[in-house]
Amino acid sequence: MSGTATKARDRHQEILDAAARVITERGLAETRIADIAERAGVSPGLILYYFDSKDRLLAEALTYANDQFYLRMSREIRRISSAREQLRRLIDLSVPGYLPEYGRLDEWALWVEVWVRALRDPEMAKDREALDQRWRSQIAEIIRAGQTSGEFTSEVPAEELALRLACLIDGLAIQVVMNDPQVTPERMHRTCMEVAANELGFRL
Amino acid sequence: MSGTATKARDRHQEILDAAARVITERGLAETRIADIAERAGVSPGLILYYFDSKDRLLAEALTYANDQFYLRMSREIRRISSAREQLRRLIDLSVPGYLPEYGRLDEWALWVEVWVRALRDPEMAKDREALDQRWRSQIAEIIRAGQTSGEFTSEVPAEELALRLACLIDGLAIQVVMNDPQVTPERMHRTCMEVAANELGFRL
DNA sequence: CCCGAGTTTGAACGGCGAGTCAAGTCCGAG
DNA sequence: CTCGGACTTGACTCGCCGTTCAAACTCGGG
Repeated sequence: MSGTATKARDRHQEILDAAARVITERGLAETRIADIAERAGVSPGLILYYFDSKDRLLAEALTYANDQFYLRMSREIRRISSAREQLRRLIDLSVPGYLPEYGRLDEWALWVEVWVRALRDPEMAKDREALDQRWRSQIAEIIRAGQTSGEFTSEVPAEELALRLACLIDGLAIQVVMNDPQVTPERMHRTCMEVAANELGFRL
Repeated sequence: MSGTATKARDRHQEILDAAARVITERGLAETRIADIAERAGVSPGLILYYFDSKDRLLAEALTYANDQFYLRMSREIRRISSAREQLRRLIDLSVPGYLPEYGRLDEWALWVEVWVRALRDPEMAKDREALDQRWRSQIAEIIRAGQTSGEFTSEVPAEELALRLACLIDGLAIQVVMNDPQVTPERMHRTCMEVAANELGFRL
């Protein structure tokens, strides 16, 4: 019984995982069920045995992958005590291709796909909003922690600072993930750190 | 002779225009040739008489529309003398849905489509880079003008400030165009103005 | 008035890929 | 061992467009 459930859950995740990978490589529009099946090492029919439709699968895969990314980041940051170091780590992880070991799933490419889809799909829009909400809250929390510990100083409310930082990161990450030669990962990193230092009143 | 050329050019633009509109409404992925034809008031066959393929047409339509937007903004800003007012106007125009009269083509929705496509299509990537380059230069120029006129003060180079502002605007505009309840057009506008005032050393 | 090049039409074609299904295979329970 | 339900397969169907094309239309010049 639990054997069955476990196996089924694995398949489910395996397929979501395969889907996320294929989407990252080929883009949402060019992703075929056959591609996902091949990547997962199963037959095309099985994909539709576990998911009602290609569309639902793709939507689930997008939120799933972004969820994973958020959880990984969240876990890592919780281990750090200094708010300044937490913020630095958050920025490290946000710059596409900055940390060599994390080069795998290009989360930002998936984000762009989420945005496109969220423009028309209310379901996706809801998920996106929740995801972004968490992302900003994560940043806000770090800022608040730094404010109480005295590491950061600012008259601007933490929520507003978090919004500024989150959006700056978003905007810069787009340029980086697009391979804009003017916005290298290093430059994005430096810019984020400088703005943070400036807004939060600490020296680099 | 010029009659023919004029007519052909008109059709060309008419179709690009129709395409841009349909893409804005339905999204790149859901845009069919038949939709564009209907919107342009011609038969589907004619679309492929003027464009080699659907794909090329869509790519052209995206850059065409963004080009138009940039040119409109650029023209408007050139008429303003004060750098501070130029910057305010640039921000006004950048906030989706802030100015009621400009509510029509939601340029930012098209931008997201550009990004998705640029991730895989080198042609589109090149266009995107050029477009973004101009966008940042526009901002940088305003900043430099304000610095020489004494309206702005900052030790940070204009190019770097322009990057920060451009990316902040991008990131915020995404939230706004996604209808995030936490990021209203008004809030985006306020945030942009505050950051600009802060970074450029002027009072609101 | 008529010819022909440039336009415009819409019906027809063809390929592609999502979703279906009937037939297996696997595996645990009895 | 055997039965049955869950799981898996891959060939098939079916509808949807992108694209093609032959026929019609327009209109300016001769």
